[in-house]
Amino acid sequence: MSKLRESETMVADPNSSRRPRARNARPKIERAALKLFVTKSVEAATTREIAEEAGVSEGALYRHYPGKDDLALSLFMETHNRLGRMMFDGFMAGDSLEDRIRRAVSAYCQLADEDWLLFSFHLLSMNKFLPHDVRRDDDPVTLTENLIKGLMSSGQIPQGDPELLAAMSLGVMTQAGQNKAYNRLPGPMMQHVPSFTRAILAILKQK
Amino acid sequence: MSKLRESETMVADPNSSRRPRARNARPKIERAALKLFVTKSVEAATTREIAEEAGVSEGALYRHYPGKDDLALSLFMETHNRLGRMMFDGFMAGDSLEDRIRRAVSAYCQLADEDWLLFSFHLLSMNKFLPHDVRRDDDPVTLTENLIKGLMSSGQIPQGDPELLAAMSLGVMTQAGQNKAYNRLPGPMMQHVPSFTRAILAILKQK
DNA sequence: GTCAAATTAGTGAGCATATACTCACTATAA
DNA sequence: TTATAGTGAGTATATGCTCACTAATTTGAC
Repeated sequence: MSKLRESETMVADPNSSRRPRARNARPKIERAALKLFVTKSVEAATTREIAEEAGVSEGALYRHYPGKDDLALSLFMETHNRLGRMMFDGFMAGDSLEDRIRRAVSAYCQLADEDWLLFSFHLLSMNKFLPHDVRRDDDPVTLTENLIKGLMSSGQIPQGDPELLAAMSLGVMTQAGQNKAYNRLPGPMMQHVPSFTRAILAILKQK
Repeated sequence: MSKLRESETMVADPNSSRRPRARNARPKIERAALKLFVTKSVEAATTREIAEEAGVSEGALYRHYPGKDDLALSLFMETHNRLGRMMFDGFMAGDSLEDRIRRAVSAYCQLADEDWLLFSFHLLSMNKFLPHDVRRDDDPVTLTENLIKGLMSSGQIPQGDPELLAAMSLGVMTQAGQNKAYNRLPGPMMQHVPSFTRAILAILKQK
């Protein structure tokens, strides 16, 4: 008995059906968000859904990110930068043209296989986060363009339109990635490295 | 004087600052919606914005479509079906392998240049509308796969993985389209038909 | 080591707002 | 006269985010 003072902010027994307090919420939130962002899109995924999927309260999200969009942008940019860096490093580490391309392609596929959820999120939300009309020197497309320009001026491949050649070369891999995201291309991306390499070489070498 | 009966649903002078009644709202709504869908995404574009951009009242949208999402889906599917049909017809009309590919590529680029807004909407919202795990026989990807299978069994190209080859072949064009959408590739798509054709031939013919 | 204070991290009911859609009304066309 | 197409204020609801509170962890004085 004695309901003494459930006054004012009365809460009916804090220990009853309260969620057990989560620990290390941040990575849980990130994985849950990725999953929902990929399956439903960033806009369609609600903060409540993300929290529920993560097994965490909604407020926890705001302890780590200013808001939903910042969470999404942060996850995207992390991958975007990493991808550009790894492809560039791979290219530079090679010794012949073919070896360079194979290494850049491998870096791309490795990232994809390493964390497919993160990678497919990146792939599927490019057009949301890459603002039209804006270029950065270190993004994958600009990087590829610059590498192609270098190959042209050193005479390793014929002259041509670097922007077009970069688009076609990357398209070989990105479209395969998209199709894998739609479950139209089973298995790891890595298995396609030889095909991608040959295709890109053929594109770059064509008169 | 005499404010006689501004009772109940009183509206202050219907003829004062009322929008002049629009005519032929449907196409206006469609173009406005496309514009906003491309620049802001379907989710971010509000029905109010669409109506304002179209110079039409919000209610008019619902006279022609059950809702915003239906409008978007309808615009998408129209283009999707048309694209599949035109590429298939182009391919079939050719006489040699190269001619067939060139015609299919031309069909794709022609559609893009004919109505770039509609086309880029289609390109940028693939992953929203093409449900994962579902295939249709007449969609561009499945169609391409089937054409490639045909080329293989008739011995016109070497054996290989049709799904992968279709992805790589289409990627050559789709990525170029994406880059054009980001203003990274100026000019009409048509000018790239020779490059696309050569690239795809090289991809398909590689051992 | 121990314990209290301070900091960090998680909770979830509640709020403010945005937005898809409705509907009674009206202008125009048939 | 009837049918069709357009209007826009109003509504119901969904959702991003706040905030007062609390559990857990770290710090540091002794």
